[in-house]
Amino acid sequence: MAAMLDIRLIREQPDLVKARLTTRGGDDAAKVDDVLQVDAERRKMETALQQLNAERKRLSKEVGGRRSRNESSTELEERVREIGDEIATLAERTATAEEKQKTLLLEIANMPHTDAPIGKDASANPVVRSWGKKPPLSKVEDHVTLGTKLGLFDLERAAKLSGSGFICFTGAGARLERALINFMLDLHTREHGYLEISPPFLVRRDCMIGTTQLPKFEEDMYGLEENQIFLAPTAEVPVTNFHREEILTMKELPKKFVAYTPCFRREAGSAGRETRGILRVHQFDKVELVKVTTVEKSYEEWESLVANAERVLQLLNLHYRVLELCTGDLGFGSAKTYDLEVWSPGQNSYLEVSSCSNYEDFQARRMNLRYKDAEGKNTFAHTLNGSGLALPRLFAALIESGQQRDGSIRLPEKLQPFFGAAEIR
RNA sequence: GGUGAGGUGGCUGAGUGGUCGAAAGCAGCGCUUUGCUAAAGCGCCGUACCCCAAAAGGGUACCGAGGGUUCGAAUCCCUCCCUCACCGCCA
Repeated sequence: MAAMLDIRLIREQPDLVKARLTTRGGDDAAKVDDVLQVDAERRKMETALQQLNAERKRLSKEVGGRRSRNESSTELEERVREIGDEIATLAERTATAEEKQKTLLLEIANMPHTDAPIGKDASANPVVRSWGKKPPLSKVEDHVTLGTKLGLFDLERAAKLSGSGFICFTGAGARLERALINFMLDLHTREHGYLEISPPFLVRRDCMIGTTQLPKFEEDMYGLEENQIFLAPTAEVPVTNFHREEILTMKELPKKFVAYTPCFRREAGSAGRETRGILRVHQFDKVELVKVTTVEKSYEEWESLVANAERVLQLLNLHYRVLELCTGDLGFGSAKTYDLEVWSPGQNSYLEVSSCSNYEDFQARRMNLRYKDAEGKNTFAHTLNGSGLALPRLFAALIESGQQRDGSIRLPEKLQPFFGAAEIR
């Protein structure tokens, strides 16, 4: 049965599980008790059901034997038919209980890592480190003003095409978007050793469940219901699910993937402020890093994944800081997360451009992704992912940080070959 | 979109209503023989779940998925998914 937290762990150490879930806030701890109750009932029924099945199997063979000997078997057949009826009712009840247990399990969040800082919301996220300095600007325009003035994007016409919350890059803006994508893909493939993947953008329901977008967050996703297919909200979905239902060998781990895709999000409930410009939109480009690792190596790989994402900002010479998410702010499936926030002169604040999470075996359990460990046992892999990086906010920070007194934008040296010029004017 | 053929264990591939969790071969693991290699012989070799305090042991389910027929389904019927081939259409 697909699950998320290991039901055996829940059975054996319910108090531990509840205590760790409680650090998130919310009521997932209460769901643990519900699961335990359903689990106990389910197992009782399952045992009874198996005994009935065994009996039917035995008697049916006996029927076969008698028939081949031309002996009467009518009373036996009658008896088996009765057992069959019992099995049918019990099987139905067992299936219902199983379904209920699965539903509950799918909606319980992952346990935060024991080292994750305790806190109730984003204000309690500690800053782990920061890099670079805020650029010294005498006069600051924000990205909307800059971008509009220089013709880098056209938000009004984007709205005409698709409604609010969409970007239409134009001219040098479109070129800059493309340059950033290529710059990041080249960096991660050539210098950091990731395998580039160009996946489908539409994915099946199973995949969305695998990476935890469903069932809990369906209202945030664009779905084409008639086909039960969804627009991926992040490349994490198709890429992490790449090896779903597989058993990998230890020597092919870690798997390191990088993918550029557009990302589609309804952002339901976030209409209002904060939506000005290109900082929160329904469709945006992102370069995503994904790793599949062994249990032993996952935190080591997580740190290096974060370092790989940070490298983008360093090479672009953008000031940023690294936050660790506290338990109350941690995403549903994550055990531990670092956020990268780039400095935006125009917003006079930091913008999240990457969220790097270790899901441990939470996603792997859901997608049945395993590997043979050193003893040859099938073990759920650990999955990690992080943006490397998300484009619109990076774009905004980049043009704001590079703005010159004369209204032009100076591009970082490393990006110039990809863009084909040193500045935009 | 149409027509046809298929989906069986890590792989190949038998099996068309009962004793089949599934022949055989290959690959893998162990042992024996051998001066090494090669080869041969023998044995082992799926997953999940349940019972049991645990081990030992026992049991159930799984032959693409889900339903149905039957005393009994890998095997018969229905629906769906997927693969392959040809045709049509199309970036």
